[in-house]
Amino acid sequence: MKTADPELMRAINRFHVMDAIRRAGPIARVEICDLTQLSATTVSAITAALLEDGLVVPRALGGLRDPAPDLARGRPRVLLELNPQAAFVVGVKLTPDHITVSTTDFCANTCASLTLPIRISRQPVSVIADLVEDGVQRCVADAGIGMERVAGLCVGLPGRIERMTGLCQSSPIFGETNVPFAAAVQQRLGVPTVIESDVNLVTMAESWFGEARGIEDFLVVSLEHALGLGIMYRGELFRGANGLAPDLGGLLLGSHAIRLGAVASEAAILAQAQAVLNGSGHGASFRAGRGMAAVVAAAQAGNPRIIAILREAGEALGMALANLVALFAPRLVVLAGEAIGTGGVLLDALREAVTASLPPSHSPMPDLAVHRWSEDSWARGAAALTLRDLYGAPWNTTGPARPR
Amino acid sequence: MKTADPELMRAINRFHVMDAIRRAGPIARVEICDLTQLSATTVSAITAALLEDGLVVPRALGGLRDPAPDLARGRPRVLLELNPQAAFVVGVKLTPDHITVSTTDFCANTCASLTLPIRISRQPVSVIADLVEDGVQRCVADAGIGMERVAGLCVGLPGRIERMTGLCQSSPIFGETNVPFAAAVQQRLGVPTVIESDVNLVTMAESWFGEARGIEDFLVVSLEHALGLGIMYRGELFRGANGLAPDLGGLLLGSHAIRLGAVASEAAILAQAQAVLNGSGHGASFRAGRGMAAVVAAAQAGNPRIIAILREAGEALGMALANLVALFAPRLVVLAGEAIGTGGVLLDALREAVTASLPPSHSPMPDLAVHRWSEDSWARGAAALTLRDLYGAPWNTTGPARPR
DNA sequence: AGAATTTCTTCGCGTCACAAAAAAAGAGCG
DNA sequence: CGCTCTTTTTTTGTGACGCGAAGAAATTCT
Repeated sequence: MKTADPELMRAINRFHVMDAIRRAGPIARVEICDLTQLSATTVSAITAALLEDGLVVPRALGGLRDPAPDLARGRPRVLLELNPQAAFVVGVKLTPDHITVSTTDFCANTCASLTLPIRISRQPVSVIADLVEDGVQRCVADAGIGMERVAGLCVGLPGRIERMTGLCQSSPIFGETNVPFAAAVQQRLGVPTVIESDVNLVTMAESWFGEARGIEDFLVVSLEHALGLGIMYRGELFRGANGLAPDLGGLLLGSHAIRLGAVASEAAILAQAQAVLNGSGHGASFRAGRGMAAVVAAAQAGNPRIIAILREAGEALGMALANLVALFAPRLVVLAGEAIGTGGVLLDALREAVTASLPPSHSPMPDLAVHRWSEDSWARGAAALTLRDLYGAPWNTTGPARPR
Repeated sequence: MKTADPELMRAINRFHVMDAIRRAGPIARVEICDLTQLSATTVSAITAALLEDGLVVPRALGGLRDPAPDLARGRPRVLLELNPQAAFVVGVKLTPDHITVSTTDFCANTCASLTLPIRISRQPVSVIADLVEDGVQRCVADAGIGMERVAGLCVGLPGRIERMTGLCQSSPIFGETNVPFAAAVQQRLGVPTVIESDVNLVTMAESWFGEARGIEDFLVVSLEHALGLGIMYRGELFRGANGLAPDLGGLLLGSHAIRLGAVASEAAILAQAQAVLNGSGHGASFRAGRGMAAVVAAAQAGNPRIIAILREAGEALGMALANLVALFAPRLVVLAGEAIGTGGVLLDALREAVTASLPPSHSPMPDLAVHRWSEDSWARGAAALTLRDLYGAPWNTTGPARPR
């Protein structure tokens, strides 16, 4: 915690006002007072400043006059909302086989988005950075704005990402380690760039737009190519003391020194399933990157060995999740991934394992929500993260390890 | 985060000043400026208020004049320190077979302390509360003060403790569940009372006085009667969203649905060891509660089955710890407990397991410190927790689940 | 004794939040 | 159409705070 001065005071309160406006859509000053517990005077002053800066606009008063019985009298409220044009941010998501880019406005509405289905893994870093540069240039142009209006850029990718330094310690995307990817992109595009663990992006997206809206503590588990875990703890993204996002795949399962990623990641499931399905005509699917669909289909068809594989993965995942739930006591766990999204064996096994594995005293059991994310929900998460910094949350700037 | 007003501003800065004085012992105002980055004016004003309230006293200037070459000139510094007499707090620790009570002054120095070797487990709650009342009365009298000078009381006990509500959801100490123990004690003694998980007490003690002084992120593992885990995360005690301290014993080990507490707690070790050592003349030790000493002795004597038991416990603990280290990335792990404190097999196995189980990319490996706690370090932790609230850390009052 | 030096306090200013009062912008009604 | 009534928003005045600059205090050095 920093020392306090009037400036910090104002920053805190301005953030609260911004946050209230963002969350409560078009909103009158009076309601902001209610929401933030600030006095009318203060709200008036802060909103005046925000209006002046163009971050907020009064909603066109056309045809409101909400005839709620006792609200129709008196001076009409002026509804305020974020000015979508105030700034634009770009979110980029890298996976081993494609790049998704999305440009959003200040309200985190998608203006333009594109996907490049390019197998980038193990390409040289400079090539990947070039591809990102091109994608962003194009996507920004598609959005009909110029690069100079882009206030920030956030790249999400799997692996160990040091947000603070912009270093990618390791990632399935890069052959090398300790890649200063944020710097590489920033240099190319001249836009403030941040890199972030991909799951944190979607965690933020869930928090702002998804199932977890308004929930302060929840977990997100993604069973994508790799296993991902995002933790929202007291309204903040949880990072270890080193500023790194948690790594679900690296967790140990038992006394056998097996890591969860070796059992329950999509890669692990596919590897096992491939052995089973070999020669049964699914080879093409696997090669085309649709292996998971084939696996799910085989399970639905009743293939017992595939079912066993999925069940084992679900159990392992459920067990690990139970430990995390016991630690963090989230109100909600959001799950996604092809093998989960379609329901079925894996999800059932997971549910059972979590239920059975939670310490009996643990209550209440968190909700388990399955949420299929569209490609651009990642990008919206990136937007959210960037916007959050633009608003300037004064205490922890989504913060990693604090300096001092 | 609350909304900010001048009052909060002052509270924050006053806390910083108090904290600086506490940490840096007798300290001059100028140094407080350096430490807190506050202006001389502000420090002067705040310290003046603290002096007026009697929370801080100027150190008797007798015989200082630290002749550091360039410090000997000019107006001499007035060193300030916490006024030990400003308040007193009482810490109580309950274990299944004894009660420890300790009275400390405002500097967290122990004034008096006593231990009642009474087997209290499964006694009715009212009896235990009575015993605590008597112990506190006596201990406060021993300290030479009156009850009215006691500003707070903190009871530490194992189990699931809801600090916020003062409810003890479950504990090996009580037969019942959901015991409103804080209220019971407070009613008897008329002193603001808080209950807390015992490990959190010692975690706080480590943070203020022990190995972990000045470290913002560390873990504490206690292998006492039960397994305990305390987590300091970014300078705050980590609690799940429900406000409960983490529970190491409840963590699952592997796909076998075995909980760590069933393998690596002192109770589990003793149970297994008893079967091995049965009839070898250790019966008396076990009955006298010195079982662990006997086990350690047997291991040192080379008993292979005992060694195997300890090794297994150490490995299991190490594995679980590795997961926690991967999550929280602490700089330090403090271990204690009879079986650990004496070094030997268990500790070796634990060390190896942690080292081997950490994801290879995890760096740096945290220090593993073994720290044998005296009985009253628990009580000092209780004092620290209470004092922290007295100082009034304004943002998170050691805080559990936030209202809203 | 006076100069130099370092520490601490006082003074004046700008910023902030806030309560009270005033102004604004309609709706209802005769 | 003018008047009152109601609710929202802005303006005004007050008190608290932190801060830089200047001043007062308490020493040592010369």
